[in-house]
Amino acid sequence: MTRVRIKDILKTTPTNQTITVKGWVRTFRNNSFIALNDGSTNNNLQIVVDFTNTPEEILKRITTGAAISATGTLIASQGKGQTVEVKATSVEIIGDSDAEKYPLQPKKHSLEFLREIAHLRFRTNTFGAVFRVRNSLAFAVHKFFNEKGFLYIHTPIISASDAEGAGETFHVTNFDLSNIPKDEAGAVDHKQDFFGKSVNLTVSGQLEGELAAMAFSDIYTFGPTFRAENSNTTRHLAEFWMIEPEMAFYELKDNMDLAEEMLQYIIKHALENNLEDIEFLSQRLEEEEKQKPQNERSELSLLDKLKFCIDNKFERVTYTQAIEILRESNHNKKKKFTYLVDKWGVDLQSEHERYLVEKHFKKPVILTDYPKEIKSFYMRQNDDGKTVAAMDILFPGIGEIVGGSQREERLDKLETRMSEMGIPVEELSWYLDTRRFGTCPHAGFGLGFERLVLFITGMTNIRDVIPFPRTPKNCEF
RNA sequence: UCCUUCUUAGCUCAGCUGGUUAGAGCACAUGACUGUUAAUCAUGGGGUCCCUGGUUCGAGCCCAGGAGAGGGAGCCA
Repeated sequence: MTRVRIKDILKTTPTNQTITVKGWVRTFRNNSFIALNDGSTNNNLQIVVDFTNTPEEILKRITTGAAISATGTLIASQGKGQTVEVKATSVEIIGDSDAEKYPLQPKKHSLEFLREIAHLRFRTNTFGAVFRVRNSLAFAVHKFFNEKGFLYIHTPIISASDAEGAGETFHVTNFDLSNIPKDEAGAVDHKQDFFGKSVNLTVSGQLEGELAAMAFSDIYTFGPTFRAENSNTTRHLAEFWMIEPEMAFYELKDNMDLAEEMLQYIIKHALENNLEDIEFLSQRLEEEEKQKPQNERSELSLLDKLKFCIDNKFERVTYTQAIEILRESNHNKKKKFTYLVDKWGVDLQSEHERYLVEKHFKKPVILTDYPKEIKSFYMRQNDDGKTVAAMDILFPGIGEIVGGSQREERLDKLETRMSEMGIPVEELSWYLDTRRFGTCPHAGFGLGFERLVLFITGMTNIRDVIPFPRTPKNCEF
């Protein structure tokens, strides 16, 4: 008999039909009641075993974590807490689980502990919900762009350029590391390496994405990205997934509109398709917040926060306006910021972003038109000569979730800016070709997928929204 | 990388002013019970007190160094 998914069974009207289910035991109570989970939903299916007619050896092997197959009739549950249950006629142990050694106990575990057993944490309610939501979000990203007629481009993972200057790169080499070829000057001789030059894991697919956009008009990438930064925070990973759309004939406003529409689309998709899991996560977060002092608790539940995001426009303010708001804030006047906001041109600190998003506007904020000095070379220079057409989207609790800009399409302006910032023009001649041949206004942005998953699941550490997080000094599994 | 907190049973944590045999709850095992919902009750087993060195009659506790983890900052997505 074929296996039926528990998610489907729970929606089925019981008519004494015979079914077979397979999954992993969550708990076994009273020698009678198995809570069975197969990962299709957080809800367990209750299997009722008649222990008087079941061999003792089988009963002993129904332990937390064991894989079992159960066949029986689907009936309306006699107990509270579930509507249907399976009255088992046979239970087969597929894979034993020594209860004494199995690390997951039928009790609450800390996220830190579960992180150490990331290979098993999929089997918990929290991570089950998180990774089902993550899957759904990834699908929603593709669905959104596909519906908009965007082309999905696979930009390279191994790249010769880190020209964006987005961060430290991981080197990729085929050298015998205990015997690295050197040239006459004593430097590493990359000519002898696999690619004949120094290459690295990609830090962004943007530059390659721009090339494709200059032919297909609207494209996006969605792939892994690598940064060798020694960042130890709850929102940085050495390996993370990034969504990077790039659109020809888009200006900054079009770019913002698209980003906002996309974020709202994805959140809506999650609420429509993963409500059960999000409700669970929302409740989980509320429980957790009860531990905190009153003034640190968030005013809205996760569910309300997500609904709020799709029902309200994001606030759009320029960097200059933001500086004014911060400078005039009581927070600044009472010197509550570690870094006081005094003059135009300073980069905004996390505390400033948090203040704008969480205290002042209390909703997602799009900050635009930053001073050119604190932004990348490829961003389009505004007519004021001081700012560039950049936009960052800031989310409550997360900070920067999207970073984007209108790109500088004017060759002379781009080259001047590159030499000012010490970017080697020759190495990027392929990039500059797009400005030489049929250049046009275009724009794009990067969205850190894990930060989006963080926001939508209400988790607080980015290491808990990717199956196997890679962070400094940590590459397990 | 910097600042800061932490590391005691499988997990979450107590452990007094440095004092003799290191505790609790949960988990686990055994038994009882048998329509339970993190079942309940009884009994039991379980410890490299993160590591190395030092101070002391005596260190889980004090000191030094190291490792790992959490939180914050910077860098960013």
